[in-house]
Amino acid sequence: MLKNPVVLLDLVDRLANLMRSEFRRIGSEEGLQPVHIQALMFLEQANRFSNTPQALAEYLGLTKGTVSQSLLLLDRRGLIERYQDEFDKRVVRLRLSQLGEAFLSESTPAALWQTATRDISANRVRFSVSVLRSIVYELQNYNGGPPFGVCSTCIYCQRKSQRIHHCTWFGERLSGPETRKICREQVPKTGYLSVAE
Amino acid sequence: MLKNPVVLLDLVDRLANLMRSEFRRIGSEEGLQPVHIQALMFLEQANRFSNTPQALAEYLGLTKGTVSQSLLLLDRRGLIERYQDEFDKRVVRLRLSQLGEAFLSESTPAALWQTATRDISANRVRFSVSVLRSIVYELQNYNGGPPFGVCSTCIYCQRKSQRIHHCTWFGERLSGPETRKICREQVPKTGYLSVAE
DNA sequence: GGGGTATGGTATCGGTTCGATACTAAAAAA
DNA sequence: TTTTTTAGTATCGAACCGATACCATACCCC
Repeated sequence: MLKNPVVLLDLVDRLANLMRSEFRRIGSEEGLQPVHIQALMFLEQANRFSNTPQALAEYLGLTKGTVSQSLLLLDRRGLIERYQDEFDKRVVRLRLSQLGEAFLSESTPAALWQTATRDISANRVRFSVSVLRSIVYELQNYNGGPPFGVCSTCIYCQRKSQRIHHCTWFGERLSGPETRKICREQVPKTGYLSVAE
Repeated sequence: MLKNPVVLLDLVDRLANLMRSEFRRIGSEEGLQPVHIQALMFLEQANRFSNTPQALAEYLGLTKGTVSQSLLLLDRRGLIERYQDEFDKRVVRLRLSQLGEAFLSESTPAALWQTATRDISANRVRFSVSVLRSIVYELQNYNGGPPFGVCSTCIYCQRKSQRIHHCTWFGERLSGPETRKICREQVPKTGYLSVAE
């Protein structure tokens, strides 16, 4: 038997290449590159602690200088908005503009992926997610970068009541929808790293 | 619950980005780009029906012109060898040179991945492989490109005896090791697309 | 056969990405 | 206050990458 972990790496690479082609196809209509699509998708999902150029750079595995250029382009096209952080004036906050949101909802970069996965049971998807998530966690352990996981599966995320959550890392209240976004400081609960087989 | 297929896409993208950074790190010592590492890894695994520039282009999701340039560079560096096909003189065959093999075995681009996955059980890896494989298969169905799977899991691969296999697509004999390589014409057996849960 | 078409590969061009470096401004530390 | 660290930007050059054009070989059809 071929060493399975390498096969898995191969599949991940290939899936990424296929989606990269898809993103290129989608972006070409607007003159956007695959990396721009990825950036927009990240901003769609990043929570309010993670919507900065630095976080995006770490997420994409690129240097901040490189990402800065891409953001400049997205800003010129009116797809994102940049504004200064309220407390730390060095920090730039990013969000999708109306145009950016409209672009994403019209071009739906994940549509092909949705189609390709529609016949896979929720259980199988969930299982694979847990496996890949643990690999991401390990990889970034050796890499030094932040893990970027969903807020609600984080050890710092505590449920206070039906609708109120609390992040003990940032010490701030979170709404329900917020806990479903991606956070750069996320540390996954062990239950989400090793799901029973 | 956040829509899980999209989470899966996110993880795949992120894993690919992490490995891309790793490939960049590894390649920088030799002045190679991530795409060159990917090409070398592909050539290490491609079987004798799939070791052409065209196949590599489809595998990477790039145009043949683009890939031709990368191959030129790898050839100049002495990492690969190019030779004419015996029967179809338009076709160029590719293989790793001794130097190329040495480079891969020394730099071991997959080492980090191996480390990150060492604590994941073979069963969980196998399960995830089957899920991702079916997504690749679906994606390329809509994309038109070849699927690129492992020969031994192909409907055209028939076992004749202990050591002899036969490909009913190309109509040629295959050795045991050959059936563990990657083929562009692979059509997965259904058993490898939907594994029981 | 022979002419048209399809296919695999290369060459060249220009636009874009990307890392490296240097720089500014703000925050944190000493 | 001075020094150091951190977030972000600007600039430059190398490389990727797609588009187009082109060549050689193979295939098809009359």
